[in-house]
Amino acid sequence: MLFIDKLSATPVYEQIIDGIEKNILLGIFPQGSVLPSLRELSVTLSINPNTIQKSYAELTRRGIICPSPGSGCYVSPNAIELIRARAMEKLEMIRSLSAELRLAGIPKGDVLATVSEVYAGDPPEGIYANASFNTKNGGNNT
Amino acid sequence: MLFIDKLSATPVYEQIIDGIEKNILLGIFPQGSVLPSLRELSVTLSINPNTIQKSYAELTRRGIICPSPGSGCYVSPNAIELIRARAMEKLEMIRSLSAELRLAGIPKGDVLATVSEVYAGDPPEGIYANASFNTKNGGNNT
Amino acid sequence: MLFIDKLSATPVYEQIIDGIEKNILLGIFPQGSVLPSLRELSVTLSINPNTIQKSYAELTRRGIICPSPGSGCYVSPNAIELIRARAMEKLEMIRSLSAELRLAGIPKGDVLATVSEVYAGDPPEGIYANASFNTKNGGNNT
Amino acid sequence: MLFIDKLSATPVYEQIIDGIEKNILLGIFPQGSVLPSLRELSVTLSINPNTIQKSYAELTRRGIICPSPGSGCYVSPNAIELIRARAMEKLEMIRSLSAELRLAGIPKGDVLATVSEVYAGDPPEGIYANASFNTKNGGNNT
DNA sequence: GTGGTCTAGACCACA
DNA sequence: GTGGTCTAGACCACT
Repeated sequence: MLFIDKLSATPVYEQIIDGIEKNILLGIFPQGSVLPSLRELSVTLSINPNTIQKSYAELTRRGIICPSPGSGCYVSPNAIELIRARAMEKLEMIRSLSAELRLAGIPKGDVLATVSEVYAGDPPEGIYANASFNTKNGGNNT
Repeated sequence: MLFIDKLSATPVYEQIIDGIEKNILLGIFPQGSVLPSLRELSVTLSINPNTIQKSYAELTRRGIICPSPGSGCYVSPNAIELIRARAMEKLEMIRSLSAELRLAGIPKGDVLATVSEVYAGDPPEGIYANASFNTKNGGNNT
Repeated sequence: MLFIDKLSATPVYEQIIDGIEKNILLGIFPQGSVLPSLRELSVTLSINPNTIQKSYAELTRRGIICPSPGSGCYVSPNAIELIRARAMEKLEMIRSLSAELRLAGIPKGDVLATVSEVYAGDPPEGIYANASFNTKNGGNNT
Repeated sequence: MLFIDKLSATPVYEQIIDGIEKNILLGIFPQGSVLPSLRELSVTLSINPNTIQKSYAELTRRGIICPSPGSGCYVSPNAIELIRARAMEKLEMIRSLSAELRLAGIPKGDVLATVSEVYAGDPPEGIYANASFNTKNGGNNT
């Protein structure tokens, strides 16, 4: 379910966070379900439990998961909502990147085309049936 | 000409690089012109000369400026072209951000609108008024 | 009889220990009487039986209660005496805390006043009204 | 200046925090001065730099020190005030401990005597000239 | 040289 | 078994 690239520039613990959020969005880890335990993930990904713990701690801080010591970590009931809220920050990053591209003379069409490409094709796991682009909730479950 | 936020998360030396590139694109530092000296910038921005030096070194590495020992640093004749080439990396960043936004269920329209806003100028509303393309790119050639 | 705050920083099993000791001191669980069974407490407080067991084990280790397999746990005849002996540790904690407060420049009077408040009852004001010593200590002997 | 007991139950990083705060209160690290660097302390105390870093991070969070990457960590101008503010929490700890002692039948006089002992004698480094106990700022500098 | 981050191993408290 | 903490080593970004 999670693919980690230990050689990547983005830290492992961040990849785990992203991966788990992605899985929650895809419904692989539905809201309310139990996440794999620290040690289980640690073995599966062959990563130090502490690194997993760091990821879980951050997800906890974001309110996306709620650990219950002794019984496991649960996906928060409003996890998807919270993840989506954070996504707005990424929109702002796109805004500032666009501003730089505009300044560099990259035509507007190039940027729009890039965005459209993403939304048009290559669905992450062939799950999406994106007939209409206005799907308010992409890979939402239930 | 340069605004540095020492408290920003992006390192100072990177802010300097970005700022100089922006000034070159805007024609404030035209190609072939001479840049402020290390000491001058150091005093103006009240930043450690070493930090300025690091920025200049990186710009030199990119071929955007050419230091001429004894007479200062000059903006390379093909600086804008080089900067524009690097801009493509930012397009890729937009691509991956878009993918995440799509996964989070952010509608395609929101992303396109954000990009269009930037290119239209900075109108807080009036989304998608991209009929005219008044790309105001400073020292643009080709 | 016992109030447990599962969200508290102090572990649940410790809250149980403290609570039981307090009840013994108050005479609610008199020396020689039988304590609630593991299962009973487990249900009443809706806490894992293992956790209750851990508390009982520690109280047994301290000699404060004596489990009688098959018929329950009894409050030791010298329970109060034992609890009082352990209380001296708390005096030492007060000593070290006082040392830190003194170093921080908190006046001696503030500390003495705080202690006196507690012993006087719980008067929110009227500090230092410790003329009379109505020590209301539950199951006190000697 | 700092004495660390690696075998103590209180974690090393916390001992460092306490030690530094104590030194600030004693005027050994005056407000505005530079603290020993991470590596310097690391060598002096033969403790992993990361552990020191954890202590410094917490002190930073409390606003007691302000790190300036590349030039060192400085004692905040209002460090003593902040430390003193936190000391009030310890007063509350004394309050609850006193309540337990009272319940256990420890006479009020014993507790008051303990507090008085601390304020009366054994000044940490023989610095205090505590003629009057109402010294609002115990080991305050300048 | 400075402070800060990432990953890790051993250990603990808890259910 | 669970999650969480403490200490540590290697490394990075910055001045």
